[in-house]
Amino acid sequence: MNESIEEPEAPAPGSRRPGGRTARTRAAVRDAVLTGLSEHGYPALTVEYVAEHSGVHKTTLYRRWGGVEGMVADALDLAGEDRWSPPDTGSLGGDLRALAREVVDGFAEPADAAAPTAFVGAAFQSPRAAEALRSFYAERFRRCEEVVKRAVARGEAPAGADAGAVVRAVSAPLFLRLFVTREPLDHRLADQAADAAAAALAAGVFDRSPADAAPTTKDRPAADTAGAAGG
Amino acid sequence: MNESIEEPEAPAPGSRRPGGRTARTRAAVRDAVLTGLSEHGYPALTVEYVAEHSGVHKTTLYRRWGGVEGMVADALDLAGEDRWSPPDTGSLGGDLRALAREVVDGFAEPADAAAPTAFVGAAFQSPRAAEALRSFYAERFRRCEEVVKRAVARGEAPAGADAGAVVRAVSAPLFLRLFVTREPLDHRLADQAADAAAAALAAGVFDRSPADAAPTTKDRPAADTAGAAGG
DNA sequence: GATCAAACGCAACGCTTGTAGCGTTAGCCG
DNA sequence: CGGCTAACGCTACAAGCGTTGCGTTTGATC
Repeated sequence: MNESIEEPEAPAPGSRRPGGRTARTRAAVRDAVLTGLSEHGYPALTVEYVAEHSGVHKTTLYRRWGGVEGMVADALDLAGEDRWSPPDTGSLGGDLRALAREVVDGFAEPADAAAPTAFVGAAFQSPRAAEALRSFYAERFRRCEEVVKRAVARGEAPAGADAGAVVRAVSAPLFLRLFVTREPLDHRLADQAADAAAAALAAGVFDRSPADAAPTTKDRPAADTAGAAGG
Repeated sequence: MNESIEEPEAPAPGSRRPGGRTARTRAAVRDAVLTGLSEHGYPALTVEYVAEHSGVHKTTLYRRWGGVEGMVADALDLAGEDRWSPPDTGSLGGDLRALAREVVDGFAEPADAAAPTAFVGAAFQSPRAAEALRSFYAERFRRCEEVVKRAVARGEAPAGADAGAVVRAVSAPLFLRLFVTREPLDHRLADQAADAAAAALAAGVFDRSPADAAPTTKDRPAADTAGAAGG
């Protein structure tokens, strides 16, 4: 029947018709998805809702995106193509705190939190959305590593520090409360998360010096000699 | 036939008939839900699947649980009624590491990870499941605080430490990778998370001394004097 | 600007999901 | 042991979801 072998489902930016109606359709769908998520939440985001609010026919939505999860994943791909860059306050502590507060502020208003929350939730239902989310955060954390690299250049952090582990440590307690334990957030928790990561970094917990490939996962010489017993 | 009553269990919420068929029905549904989650995953867990595999009629499932999310939430409630208690290795560092490794091991096999992952995912779709998840982790972390309290009693940790923040800091990076960034886990990351929390605790980041109610969320005297600049 | 193929719109259909009415079963109690 | 009623099973149905076939529009190419 259809010999469209090249791409399984998602024409996306590599389509044979880069400009014109196809691009307009994609943008209209993306806007409708984000609007729907913000106003009604993910469970209420149905294909027919997007069809009605985007002016794109239901059939087209199923053909190009396969369903709601695909449209959410596509919107997530577009969201990752922004020009965001981490803050630069001049000090590691300030940068990490600003980073953490940016997360908290981004989820403060329910309307703002709906779309990002939906992205995370969609990943539980669709492998396509899961892959988009993984890719999004990999890029996002990669940009954040700049903060740690600057600190290393200033001598604020040890040279062998795992920058990715540091920035993940900062946001992890916030995401835990947002998506798992569902506890409220505030700036105090943001600062606490940033300070905790900074303290662990200073204590050498994030050093990947002895064995980068981590051959012995069972027991390390324990970096907590500088941590637990330090106080 | 099968009156394998393992334990009296809790009566169905709001039920006026604590024992008998109602309890059996609930147990059968719970088993079918867990089996379905482990074998086919959450997206494939439909009401009719549970009806077929539990022997309970579809109408009853909708009446008592309202849908899939309700059944998952109910299974989560039952899962929280176990007798789990945190490990006791004799030292704070050992306890936190054991705690972290327990999380990693619990999600190592896909079949074991399916149900807990589904619990988290269901919370994105149903307020009922979200509340059940919140309650589950509140109780779980409450038990974990014992680890920190023992450490305080031994003099390993400052007396004013926020035990809840510590145990959340331990598991947060692991849950981040499991549910958000979807990166692989290993024991090295578990130890790293435990050591980071221990280091931050030793540095005084988790002290809730000056103002417990956190009146000034904008700027604190900064506990990072011992953290970021401490090295 | 004529041609061709990709992408889209349209209407209709089958399937699954969720609900309602009603009869039946089973736990509880006198 | 016999009545009472909550809880469950059954059938049927309405609504929404996802798919299909075909005609139309649009953008690229010569």
